[in-house]
Amino acid sequence: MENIETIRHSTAHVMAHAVENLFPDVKIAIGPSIDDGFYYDFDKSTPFVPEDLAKIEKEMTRVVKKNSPFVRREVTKAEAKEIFKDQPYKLELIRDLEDETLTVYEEGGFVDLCRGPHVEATRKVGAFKLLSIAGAYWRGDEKNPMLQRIYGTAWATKEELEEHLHKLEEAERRDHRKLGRELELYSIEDEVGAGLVLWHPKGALIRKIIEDYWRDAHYKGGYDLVQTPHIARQELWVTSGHLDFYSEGMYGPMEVEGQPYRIKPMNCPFHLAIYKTRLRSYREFPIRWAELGTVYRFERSGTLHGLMRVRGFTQDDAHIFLTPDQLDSEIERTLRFSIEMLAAFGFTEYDIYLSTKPDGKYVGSDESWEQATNALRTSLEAAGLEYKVDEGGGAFYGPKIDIKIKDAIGRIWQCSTIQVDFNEPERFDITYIADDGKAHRPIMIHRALLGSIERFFGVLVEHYAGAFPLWLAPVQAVILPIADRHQDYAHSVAEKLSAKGFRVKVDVRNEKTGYKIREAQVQKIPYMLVVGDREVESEEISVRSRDLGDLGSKGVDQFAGELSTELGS
RNA sequence: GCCCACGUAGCGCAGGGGUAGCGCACCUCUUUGGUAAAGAGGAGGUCAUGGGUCCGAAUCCCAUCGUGGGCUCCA
Repeated sequence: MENIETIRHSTAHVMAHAVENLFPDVKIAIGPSIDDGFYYDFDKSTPFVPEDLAKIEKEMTRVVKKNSPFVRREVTKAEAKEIFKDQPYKLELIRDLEDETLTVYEEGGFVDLCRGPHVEATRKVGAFKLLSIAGAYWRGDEKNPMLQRIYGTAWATKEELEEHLHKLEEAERRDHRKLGRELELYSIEDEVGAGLVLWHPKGALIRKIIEDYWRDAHYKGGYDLVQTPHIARQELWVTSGHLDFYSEGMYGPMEVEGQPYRIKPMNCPFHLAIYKTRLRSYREFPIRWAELGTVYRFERSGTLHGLMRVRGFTQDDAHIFLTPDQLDSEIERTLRFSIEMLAAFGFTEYDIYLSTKPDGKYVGSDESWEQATNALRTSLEAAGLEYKVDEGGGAFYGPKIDIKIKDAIGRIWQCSTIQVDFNEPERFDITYIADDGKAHRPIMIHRALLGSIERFFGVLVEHYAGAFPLWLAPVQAVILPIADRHQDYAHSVAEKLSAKGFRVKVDVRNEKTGYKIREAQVQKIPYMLVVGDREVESEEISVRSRDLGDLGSKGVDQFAGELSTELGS
């Protein structure tokens, strides 16, 4: 069995071959294998149109059927330049390669500069499908020309391809933008502005539940809650340095009584301002200040995406001030808290990254970087968490740990981040009095567990496909009277359940039960309680579960008890 | 921001140089129906916005705004 990456990369060659056959004027750039498939970048005078994909696929099938062998050849740089004399992108690659001997692969007359390996012959490529046409900068640099990229997916067998395509459909079904509209959770409107979220009643209710849980967990977890304004004098951002290194992410100044003010893109300067309101002692450390802080960042229009990337969002932020010797235990504590919080929302699989000192510009001494990085590393190990190291991936102000969660269909989302900051304590010149009676500089940690409420909410919607667990469901049960004469009883059931703290609604519309049930299922309401003559008579309710169907009839108190059990309360 | 595509009723979509249609949703009436869609009728759109071409623009052109797939960037 061929290696899947080899198959995908070979399929990329076959595609480029097919494209060249169909469009002789194209210049070819690069075509690697990627997760689930491959792509190839082309420079073509006119854009590809969607119908081209089918044509190219057909031509690819023809290339495959010829079963031409992939032939590897070693050539000198000079020979390579001759072979690719009409391919400017290949020439650029050749120029930049350091080796004197290069390899090319040839298949049925199509030659590509390539390290290989490849499948034996074209028939050995597996099942493939072209998916989309997109723009991509040559070598990923926005100063370079924009090429046209064709994405495809490729698998060893037809069954795997089908399975993958099915997964793509499933992802589409779960899309939080589609579900957000269907379930009336939120919307983003032209007349309000791109990347600015309107939370509708049900979405806002879920958000409140998330936030309440978060605040309680933080308060119990040793944090104090703070709250800070949305704008501040521009001076504050000069002090923090954001105006220097983050100005492209900030909205322009607004004038208030002759003073320039800015909308906040971060919460930290405010927390530092609170810190500075009085002298701090090591005895009160670690100080943990948490805030659901709404920030506004200028994100380029092309990067906006539903709730995942917006211009106004609420960070579940906190800043921790501590002494150097508290670093290890505090990071470990924060990590555990983070994992716990994610688990509470149903996420138990994650990828963890430790990002170390960047190569270029950075602040802080090498010793503090080393100490902090070691603290992050030992905490990860103490907590028994596996992690990968992103060498040089840290911010200029300090190393960090990122946690990316895996959702129900295996997709990865960046959520938690724990960052050490050597920059801002310095800039704000904050100190604490240690046991030696002298002023020392504290260490500061920024951390967000969910990342942003907006993104996390979007991930939650997709993770649960809109069918939120009982504790998060905006409506936990809907009562469905069969005929008008059952409405009084329906309302009495609703009152009983509401009094016990459950979120219930009565569907009094003049519709048949089947219709109401369908609608409740579509709205993904966990429980439907049907009441008709039988239930009025027996003083019970007929319970239907969103997931399990008809559960038969029972008393209201019994049902309430079962709900409480399910909620774990 | 960049490349390509798209923007028609609340939603999903047809149509396409001679001032608009379908399904669902909505409203009214009939119906009071037992676990995923009862029946009939009605209302609703200056075809994203602003310019231009044309006797005439929703349709063609330009710009702007927005959306989608990507690139770059990132919570």
